[in-house]
Amino acid sequence: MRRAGLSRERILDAALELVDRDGVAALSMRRLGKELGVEAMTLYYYLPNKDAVLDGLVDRALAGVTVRPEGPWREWARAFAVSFRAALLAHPGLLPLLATRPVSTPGGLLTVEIAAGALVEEGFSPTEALHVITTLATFVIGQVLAEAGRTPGHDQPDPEPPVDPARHPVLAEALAAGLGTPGDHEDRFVYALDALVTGLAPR
Amino acid sequence: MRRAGLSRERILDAALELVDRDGVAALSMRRLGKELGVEAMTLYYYLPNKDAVLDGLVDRALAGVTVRPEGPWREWARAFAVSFRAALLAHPGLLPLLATRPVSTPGGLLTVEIAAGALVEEGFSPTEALHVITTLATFVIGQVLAEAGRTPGHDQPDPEPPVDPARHPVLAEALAAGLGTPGDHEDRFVYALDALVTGLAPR
DNA sequence: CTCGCTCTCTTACGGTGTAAGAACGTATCT
DNA sequence: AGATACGTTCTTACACCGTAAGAGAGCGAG
Repeated sequence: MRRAGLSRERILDAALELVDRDGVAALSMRRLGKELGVEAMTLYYYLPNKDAVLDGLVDRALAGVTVRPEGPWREWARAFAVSFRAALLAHPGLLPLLATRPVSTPGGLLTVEIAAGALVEEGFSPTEALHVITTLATFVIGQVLAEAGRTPGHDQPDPEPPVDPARHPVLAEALAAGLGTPGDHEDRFVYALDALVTGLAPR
Repeated sequence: MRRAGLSRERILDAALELVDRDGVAALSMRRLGKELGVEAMTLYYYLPNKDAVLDGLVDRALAGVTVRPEGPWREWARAFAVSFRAALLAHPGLLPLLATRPVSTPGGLLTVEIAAGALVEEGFSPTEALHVITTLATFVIGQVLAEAGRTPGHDQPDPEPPVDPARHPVLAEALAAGLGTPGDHEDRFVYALDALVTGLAPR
């Protein structure tokens, strides 16, 4: 019964690696234990339950997302959205989790407070400021869901849904023009982000 | 061994009711069978597997969402977003599913094609048109996720995350002003939707 | 009556999260 | 050195999950 040198951090490391590799559906306590050379129940010494593992992963994925409110607000707001998107795309397997868990970590709240404070100085009311932030965050989540979408296991590369050019001419033409390619996702994101940020303003 | 008078439709009815009541996490084949007075395996006569049940539910939830491209495009686009949001809010328990499954039903594709065609006549390129549609759809999904959010079981009413007014003055003020109330969600939605639609334009 | 078809059930397998508590390895104290 | 305590890991067990395989019940048609 060798000591395995475990810790919450090491467990989350392995869990993140597992999720990145095989998707969130493949994350089970037994499987995670095996990855660490340990029985499933051992993990419960470090984490109260599986939800705590998932929460830890979400936390970790969002850890690097911050906001630096300097200069014109539209600019740093855009920068925030871009870095948020990058963080989400770094671990697509976590998306289903990220999308359905509200922001409630201390770090997340702090980021929100900082951004909201800066927006208030730009003339937004506190309520409006939070609307802007929530809008930006959910906008990014929605975009990335469409981009990396699919379901948990990021499996099927592309079963090519039957897009019949006769039935769907516009759709077919756009697909032929490269819709759905990586560069296209980037394009759409900045296109839509510009549109959104341009439209946002204090009232 | 009485005939239970089942059908794919009746099963989906029961499944939707179950999900609306107890959340998607509570939907299991055995449980669904019990709801219909039948053993779990019986359901497999009508549906090939559980995923088919989930797909059926998503289909059903989105069945009523259509687009009527008449008049100024910004107006019918807004109307589409509003009706899409209403459809999502009608079955919040399905949100985790709706968010992670791409639109691939025949009806969904047709709606997309119609809207894209109308946008092309407004001067958008086919690619741009699909960008607009995807952006609108994901925007709505993101907004509703934030609105009805939480996790599967729509359980805990509000554990009140510790918003310390000293640490988060702006956040606290906005909360005091009614942030998070139903009316507020509506406000934010139209606020953000206006901003987005205003910013969208052919290039 | 019997065949055949439609529908439902039984049984079984390998998976899941996790509660309870036993057993091991090591450090410390006498 | 031996005993004790503690931190860590494992074993066992339970209730649940999705579903493969096939047996059986009920019914209408020949």
